[in-house]
Amino acid sequence: MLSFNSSIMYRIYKLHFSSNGLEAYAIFLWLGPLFCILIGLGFILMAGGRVYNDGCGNISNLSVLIQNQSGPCTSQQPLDGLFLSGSSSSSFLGPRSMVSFQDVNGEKGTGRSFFRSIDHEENGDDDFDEYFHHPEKKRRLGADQVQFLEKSFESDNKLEPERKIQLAKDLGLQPRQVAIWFQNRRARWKTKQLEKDYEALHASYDSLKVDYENLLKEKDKLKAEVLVLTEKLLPREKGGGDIGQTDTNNSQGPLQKPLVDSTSEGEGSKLSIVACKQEGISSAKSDIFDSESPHYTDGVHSSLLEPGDSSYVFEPDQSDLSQDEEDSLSKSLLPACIFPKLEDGDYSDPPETCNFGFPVEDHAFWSWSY
DNA sequence: TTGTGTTTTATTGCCTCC
DNA sequence: GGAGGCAATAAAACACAA
Repeated sequence: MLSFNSSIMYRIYKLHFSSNGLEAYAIFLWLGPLFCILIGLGFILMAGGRVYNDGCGNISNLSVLIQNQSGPCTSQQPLDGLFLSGSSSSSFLGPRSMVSFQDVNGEKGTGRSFFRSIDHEENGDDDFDEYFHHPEKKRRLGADQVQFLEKSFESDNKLEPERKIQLAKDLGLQPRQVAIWFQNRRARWKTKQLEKDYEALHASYDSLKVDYENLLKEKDKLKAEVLVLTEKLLPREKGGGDIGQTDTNNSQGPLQKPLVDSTSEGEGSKLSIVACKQEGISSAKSDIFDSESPHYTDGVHSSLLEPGDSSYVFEPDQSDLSQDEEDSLSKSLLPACIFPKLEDGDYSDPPETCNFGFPVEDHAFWSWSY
């Protein structure tokens, strides 16, 4: 489509239209079919023909002719007649309002555009230029008009036909201009909304990321504790039943204290692991470690990584420990007595004897809850 | 003054709804 | 099928640094 680039057109116009009408006519042809249809046809019929018929290559004669013909009106009016019928309304200015509604508000542009720069020149070339270019002008709405539209948009961003007509009347715009403004305004609003949503999501992501990193650190810390405890428990299992003496010699810290205590209590609590086996609840292991269960309850994970949680359904972190590590942990930490299950299917409180020698008081860490 | 980036106005083509 | 909305885009208007 023909692009009405102002600088190029101005150069061409200055170059050719200041010489003679023939070259001007050639330029008309060069400008292509759209120009011929929209501008050239009407222009030549109404005014341009006089120039050429009179043999007046000077375009200023054209405006003089039109002004003389049209009386004391502005030079815009003939084109109004071309592009608009019945534009006599005081507020609705038709094409004129479209191309120069800033004049309505008495505003004057501060830009340095080609059209503005020559609007107030007084030579004949620019008189022609007004006819030549005004339909192509695109001027911005005045501040008052924008403010009015903004308020209307705030009340409702959809535009009913009646409201559109009313706004157009009030603002001296074409209804289509109002519709376009609302359409573009909705697009801008949507863009802003997307930006806000993105920022909110980004903030949420950052927050979750911090939480996740903290959880990772916590997990590593707990994992290290598990390894330390595992290393302490392994020789105990290998050493047989004399756990109490071993712990008495090697234990340090609060977890080992109950072992010492249990040792001192005598036979009943000395060999808690063996006691578990004797209770005949080893079958519970197969119930708990059901490979088909989506949320298997790993005694190691649940009790160590979820301290104090009495209602866990722990999601196994497959990537955390390798299968070998988990197996070794299960074997070392989970003797046959873990997770006893009653006949009726209800889980009972963990037997105090099934605590690897740790007392019930350590539930905060060894949480045998179901 | 000029080049360049941004904003605003307007068009086009497609889609949906009545 | 016409009206209206929307996304993509063009182009004019504008702001601003060099």
